[in-house]
Amino acid sequence: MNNYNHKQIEEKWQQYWEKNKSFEASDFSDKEKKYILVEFPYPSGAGLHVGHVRSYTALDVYARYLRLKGYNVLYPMGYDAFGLPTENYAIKHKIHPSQATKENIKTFRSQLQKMGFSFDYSRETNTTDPKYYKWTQWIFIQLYNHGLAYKKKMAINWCPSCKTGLANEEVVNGKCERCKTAVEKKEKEQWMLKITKYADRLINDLDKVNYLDKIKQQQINWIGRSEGAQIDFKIETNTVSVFTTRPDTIFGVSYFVLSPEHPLATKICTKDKEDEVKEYINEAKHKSDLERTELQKDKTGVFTGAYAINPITKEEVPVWIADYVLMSYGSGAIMAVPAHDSRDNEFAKKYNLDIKTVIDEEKDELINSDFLNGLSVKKAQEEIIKFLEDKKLGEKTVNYKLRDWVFSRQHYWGEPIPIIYCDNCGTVPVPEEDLPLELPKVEKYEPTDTGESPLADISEFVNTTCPKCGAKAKRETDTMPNWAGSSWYWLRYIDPKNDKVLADKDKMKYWLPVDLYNGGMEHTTLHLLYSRFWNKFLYDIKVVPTSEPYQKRISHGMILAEDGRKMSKSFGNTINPDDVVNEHGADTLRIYEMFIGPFSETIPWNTNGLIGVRKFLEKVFDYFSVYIKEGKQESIINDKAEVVLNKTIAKLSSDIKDFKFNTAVSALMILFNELKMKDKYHFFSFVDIKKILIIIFPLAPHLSSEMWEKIEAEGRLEEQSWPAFDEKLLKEQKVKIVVQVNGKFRASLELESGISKEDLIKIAKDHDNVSKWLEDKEMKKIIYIQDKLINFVV
RNA sequence: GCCGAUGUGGUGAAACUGGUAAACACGCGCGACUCAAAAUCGCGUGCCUCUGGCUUGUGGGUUCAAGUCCCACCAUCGGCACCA
Repeated sequence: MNNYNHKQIEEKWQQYWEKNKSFEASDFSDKEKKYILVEFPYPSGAGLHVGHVRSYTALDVYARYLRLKGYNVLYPMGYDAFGLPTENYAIKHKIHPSQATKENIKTFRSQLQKMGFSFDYSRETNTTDPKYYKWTQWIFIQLYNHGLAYKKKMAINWCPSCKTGLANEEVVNGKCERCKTAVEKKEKEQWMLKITKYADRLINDLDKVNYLDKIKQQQINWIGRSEGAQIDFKIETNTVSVFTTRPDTIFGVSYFVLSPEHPLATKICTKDKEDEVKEYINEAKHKSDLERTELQKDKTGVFTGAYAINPITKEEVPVWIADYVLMSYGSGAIMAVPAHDSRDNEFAKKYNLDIKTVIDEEKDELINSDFLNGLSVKKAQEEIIKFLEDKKLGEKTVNYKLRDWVFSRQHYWGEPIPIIYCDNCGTVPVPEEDLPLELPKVEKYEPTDTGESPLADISEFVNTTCPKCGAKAKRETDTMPNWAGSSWYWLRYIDPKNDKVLADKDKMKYWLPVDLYNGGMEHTTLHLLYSRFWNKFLYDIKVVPTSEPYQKRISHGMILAEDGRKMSKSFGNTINPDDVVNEHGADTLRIYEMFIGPFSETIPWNTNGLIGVRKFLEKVFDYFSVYIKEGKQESIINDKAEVVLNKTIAKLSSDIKDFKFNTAVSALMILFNELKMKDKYHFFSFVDIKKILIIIFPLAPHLSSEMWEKIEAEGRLEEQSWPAFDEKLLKEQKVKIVVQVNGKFRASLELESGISKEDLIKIAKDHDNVSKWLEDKEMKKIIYIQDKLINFVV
């Protein structure tokens, strides 16, 4: 018997929920609020991926569970739609990016609805909607007004294939994060955001939030805070600062290094070395980051002929130029201590430079260091910093690996940066009343080879008047990176239609912070860090009520293809959720992806497993069909089954709360194995039958809703309360007690629970397979655990 | 090199504060139904020299008892990396 028509059932309930607005969140409800957030998708032409389905289902199960538990739940969805793939797609197919975006969003929305996700669709946002990006631009202007957005000419990471600048976070192993092309350096004026100003708070405030440890650790590593000292060296008349974490080793300095990009590099070299130095600098310039890291094993450098004076010893040490010293970290210059730094050591050996030992590693004690001799490393650091500060030769400082965020992109499909350049007034932000500054609708939006934004070619856009003095002026033509829109989107869901402010203050007070946020690990040092930064800024200017946006952050594992590789069009191993929904149903796909394994693990797809889940749902369908036909009048109550139901409710409650969906599903399977054993059905009272449907609802909302209607239960399933379980009924009357002799399993006894130790010992000793092992042995000890185990030690 | 994680059947995996390792599911085998196949249902399924013994990456340790705790090592994955 298999009349389980998933198509009919699922369409019916999806329409029902939509018509009844079943999952719209209400602002300021008396119920306690929960804000459940999952990263919104980039609406690419490829459509929804089974990976999306995994995390959206997990949070959907959780959101539905919380609603049944009586919470006012906000579970919204939107689209992060600016970015290169759409632009490239549009160029290739000769349709406008906004048109492509519109179509893609339409596809996504219908795919999401077919999964039965309980999003509040009335709050849908789209980062490319001018009503939305008006506020993205508004935030940029606030950043500018507070000195956190600035323009700087600098060597940036340039992707020659995407034809745009990249942030440091977007460069992976010297390659473009998106297209894997080797990144080049390019001198360009760029808008920068001063995220470094928030470095300490971005680390420290991690204490206030409940993120997975590995996420916290990765962010801390990325920010890369290190404490040390800045020390001033003199090279002839110039003063050059170095940063070091080991100021205690100052007596071991035997040479000095400038980065090839250091402004003094060409100035200080002696005449006879000039050609050699210039050539080296030129070579270094043409090495990409990728080449530099690949060649890192073999260090190169060139002697400048100049000498630097150690401010403590007054000793002269040779100044070298070497590209193992980076201009972008510290001051672009180092004091080299080859005895106690492996990189300096390697370099010194190659070029025959002095190596002076100043620490006795065995004793952790300073040697050959004048007034520091005999001190521990830690003590010596304190002493030397005090000394430097007294003599004004240096000071204690902190350095970060984190760099400011390169915020300009030379592309069409992004938020225009709302800035005007006026000859009289300089840089002027677009006035708030003129926002949004809309992207001009144009025919040509291909990126240029010159490194200019395509907007620079559009004279109607570029030429404008200064909002301050009215003179002729020009607009900024760069656009924002694709990370901009997602850096504040969770705020907009709270009040998506507000045109006065980005979101109403009272509403934000009610909903924030986000209680649970799920997203990919790949966003740990990108989106997650950027959005924390923006939130902190908005908090500082009193726009948002909390200093951290997300209370809890978790992460899902990837779904690989059946062959264990990543799903990819080029391998031809992708699974399209639409096909699965058509063939097996949304409830099947939902439960399958929950059952597949632990939520945070990477797991390959397995079509056989999917079929197993479908069979389970058919079993559920059969059970209720038979119940409706036969079981309804006389309910057969089975004691053991009653215990099983209570256990199942308890197990599901804790498993859903802990995101252990795989065992939650298995608990439901065990329940139905009890309910339908060997073709015999065990039916419960009507009250208990309803409880079963309520606990299935979060995982299989369509099927359970259909059955709820078929058994003629009153009210709407989605408005029921999650059933309580009876603690007393969790324990079975009969328990299995393990009998061990010397820790080895010898027998298993089925006895009344709560049996006394004495009675148990008597029964256990009588057991054939136990007495056999106890014969002629002296009893040393008896270990007894109530209702579980008895161990005779002989 | 540094930081983090993970190692359990043929497969995905389960095991709460140490207490019968392998729940649940897939796969496989046998059987029932059928002329037959599929579907469905039932039974079985860690390994071995099988009244017993062995088994959670390897080797030690703590304990009456270790997948779980401690020490050392190996392997795989993820992140960072000439960051001074």
